Amino acid sequence: MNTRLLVDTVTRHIALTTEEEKFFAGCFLPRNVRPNELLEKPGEPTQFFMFVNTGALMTYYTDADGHDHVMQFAMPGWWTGDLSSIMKGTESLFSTRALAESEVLLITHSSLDQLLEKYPRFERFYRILFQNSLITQQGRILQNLSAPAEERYLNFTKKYPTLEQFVPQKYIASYLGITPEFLSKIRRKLMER
Amino acid sequence: MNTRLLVDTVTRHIALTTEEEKFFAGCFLPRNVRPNELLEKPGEPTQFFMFVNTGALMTYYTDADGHDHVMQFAMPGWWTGDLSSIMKGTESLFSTRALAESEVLLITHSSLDQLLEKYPRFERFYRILFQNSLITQQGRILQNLSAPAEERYLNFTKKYPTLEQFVPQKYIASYLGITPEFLSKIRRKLMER
DNA sequence: CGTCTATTTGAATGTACTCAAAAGCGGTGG
DNA sequence: CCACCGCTTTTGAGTACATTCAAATAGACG
Repeated sequence: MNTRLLVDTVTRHIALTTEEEKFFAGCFLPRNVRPNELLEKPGEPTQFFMFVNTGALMTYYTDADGHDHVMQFAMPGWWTGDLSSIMKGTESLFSTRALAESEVLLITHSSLDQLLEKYPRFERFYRILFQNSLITQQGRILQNLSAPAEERYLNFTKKYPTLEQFVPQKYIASYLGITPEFLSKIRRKLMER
Repeated sequence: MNTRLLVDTVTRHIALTTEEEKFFAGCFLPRNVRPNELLEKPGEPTQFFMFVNTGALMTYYTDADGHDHVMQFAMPGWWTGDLSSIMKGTESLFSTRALAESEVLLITHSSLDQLLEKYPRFERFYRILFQNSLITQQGRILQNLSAPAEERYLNFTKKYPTLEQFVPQKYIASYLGITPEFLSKIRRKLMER
């Protein structure tokens, strides 16, 4: 599988020697998945940190009542996975599902450890990656606290215009923290204007 | 000001030489604040990443209607600040306020840059710090999506038992995404059992 | 074309909010 | 030391935003 996008997202932040680049790319397992296929299930032992090369994924939590709650979507160039279980080796809380035919690159906890051990320069890359995710998530928390559903939906479509093509409405509703029925009503109201 | 706690939180994750330790501690500006004093205001140019040595802080967003929304509390050993504005040099969106008499250690964006430049080993520390924050925030988002207010409140008191002593209820309500009136009603209902 | 799932629609319900007023609490000054 | 002031918390009534449930419609896929 092509690792160009992967390497590019890294070299946007840190310079790499050919050797580092090779070793890095070698840490990943390529995997192709079909729409709806699961890359990760709750309770499974083997966890990966996942990089999307093509396609689209979503990572979600299934609660005691069987309702899904979308934590994250992932488009090409984005990372996803249950960070907590990857890093602590605990069982995954989340599922990760392909929303479309996708090419994904997987790295295990131990591969990541070895990479950071051998080439500590990657610490910087992951520091920046996590830092940016943190900023994004802060924005999401802020919206959940301060904005009503309609406004959250409008911001979502503005921030991620490409996602609506891949993602069924019910998952967008879930990401926004509302029911699919209510999202449908919000959309109708917006259309009528 | 004593930098023992600061250095300890770092050496829990990475080993430091005496020289690194000294340089690191030297990057920080000590500051004492009284209850209610603001360490950071929205729109201000100079941004710090803040480490709490003693006392307690909170970082919050004030929306267009003048309502505050608490992003984060910070107890001794914790970090806070508007990461986005610190790292990108943009104006702060948040305010940070002392909840009690506090000793705080401040590092500017440029100091942090210099530190990471000179001793890249600190990249690892901040990678782990941000990684853990990310995990914590994922948990918070999950709760906002899946749990009703009463459950969120119970989880909050279980997770941060010490915070209730420092933090007025209205700020806990704000952190949970509900009004102070409604939190009061939840508490009464819980007492009656 | 038929089946399965997603979306829409409407009615009834519930969770949480707004507004207003009373009660509690803490600090400060006389 | 107590009285007063300001702010937080409580309480209640009315309201709004969002949910649940059920049924109809629309879309996607084999």
